[in-house]
Amino acid sequence: MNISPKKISDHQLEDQEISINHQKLIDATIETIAKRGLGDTTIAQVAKKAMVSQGYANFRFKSKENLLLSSLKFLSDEYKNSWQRIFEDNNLDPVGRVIKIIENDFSGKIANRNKIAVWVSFYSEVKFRPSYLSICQKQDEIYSSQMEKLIKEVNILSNQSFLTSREISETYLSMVDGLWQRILFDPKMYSHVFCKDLIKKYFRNIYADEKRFV
Amino acid sequence: MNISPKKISDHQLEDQEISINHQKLIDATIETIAKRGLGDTTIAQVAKKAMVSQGYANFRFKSKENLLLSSLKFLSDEYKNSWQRIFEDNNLDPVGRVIKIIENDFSGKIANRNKIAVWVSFYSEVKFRPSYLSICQKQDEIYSSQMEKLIKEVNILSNQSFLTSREISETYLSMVDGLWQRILFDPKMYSHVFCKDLIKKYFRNIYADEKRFV
DNA sequence: TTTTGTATTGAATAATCATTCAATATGAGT
DNA sequence: ACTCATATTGAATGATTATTCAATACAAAA
Repeated sequence: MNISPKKISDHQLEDQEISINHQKLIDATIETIAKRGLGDTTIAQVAKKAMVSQGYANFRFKSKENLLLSSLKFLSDEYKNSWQRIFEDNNLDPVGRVIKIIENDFSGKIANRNKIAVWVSFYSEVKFRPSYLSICQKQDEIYSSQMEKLIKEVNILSNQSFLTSREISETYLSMVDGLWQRILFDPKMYSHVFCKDLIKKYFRNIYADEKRFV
Repeated sequence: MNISPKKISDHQLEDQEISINHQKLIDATIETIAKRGLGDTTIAQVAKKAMVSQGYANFRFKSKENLLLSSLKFLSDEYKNSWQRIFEDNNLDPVGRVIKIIENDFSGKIANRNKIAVWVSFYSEVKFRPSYLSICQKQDEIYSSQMEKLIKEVNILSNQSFLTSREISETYLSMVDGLWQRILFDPKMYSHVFCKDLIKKYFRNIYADEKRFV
């Protein structure tokens, strides 16, 4: 039996698998939302940017709604992968992990103005589209609980007991959301360095002995 | 010369003055955005809710864009008035003022899910509509600088010098934005009490001697 | 009552856009 | 070379919606 590699054409891929065009359309959707806003994003523009016909974009995703949903899912997974890698990295101690988390949340890949514009566009529809809400919420719940567990470890190691791990992680998460939003308004003032330093200073204040929070 | 009060009909009002219909339309716009989202808000729906004809809504505000802008301006002014009253209240000492500010930011009038949904809708368009940006930004700049000055007073009174007033006020402002956004996702978990307590705990940690941060 | 200027209506218009689908291209298997 | 299944096109369709405007209601003044 010949097991040499065969060329696989698109039509042989299952629905769940990702074809070139599938990903091209998702990328184009994100770029279009970032450039023009969710309200002014049309299938025609996305298709043009992805260099496929308008009809094809609709055919491939069944509906515009579904294309948007898939794009949100993609963004959401991209973010999740980035922080999951940090939680799974066994070479890190708790404080080192917190620092990596902060750096990830304000890395160029995650916290750039285009991506934030897309996130906020979807956030703004969360109240009216349960499907958006469930994607955003499920991810956030896991992140929250992982974060709280991590802070609990740091609390124990540093004998910090005035603030609970829940309080510290909720403060962290709300600050991140707030700072992202502010990056959208004024990216110059809210530079990545500014945001990271602000958050590190917060931790430095709590864990006075821990010199790694710069 | 007769100076007895005259009935003033709408057409005698200047552009800048507010007629009944003007405000009815703005209220209806905010309600419609809160219920259906900015993208699904049509002049027809707003006009229906305000109980005027569709043509009139357009005539009165010249364009949909202008109606939306006026509604954002209204929300923005409402918020500004609420915190300006606190900054101008001479009966308050610095810590009392901070507490009032926190309570205002999470009062039912300001931090309810409908209003937040409207805010976030506009935020999400800020990158694409400079007119939205300038309304939001101008307001925020004043609030920021007032807040920083206030924190500086508290820092001095309490001999706190590790965190600068800028750092504390920026942390506060980003937490408020982040928590508002989270209220949108999960209003049960992020209750007003939860949000206020979280923020007060932040201040309590900084100003350990100040018993008023509950 | 009649006139006159403004307020308000609601139907018509024109533009935009998601969706459909018949037609065509592509490329693997025979 | 031919067949056949799938991929892709792009023009047509129908729905939605902001905007316009001629027609009407209204209310104050004469």
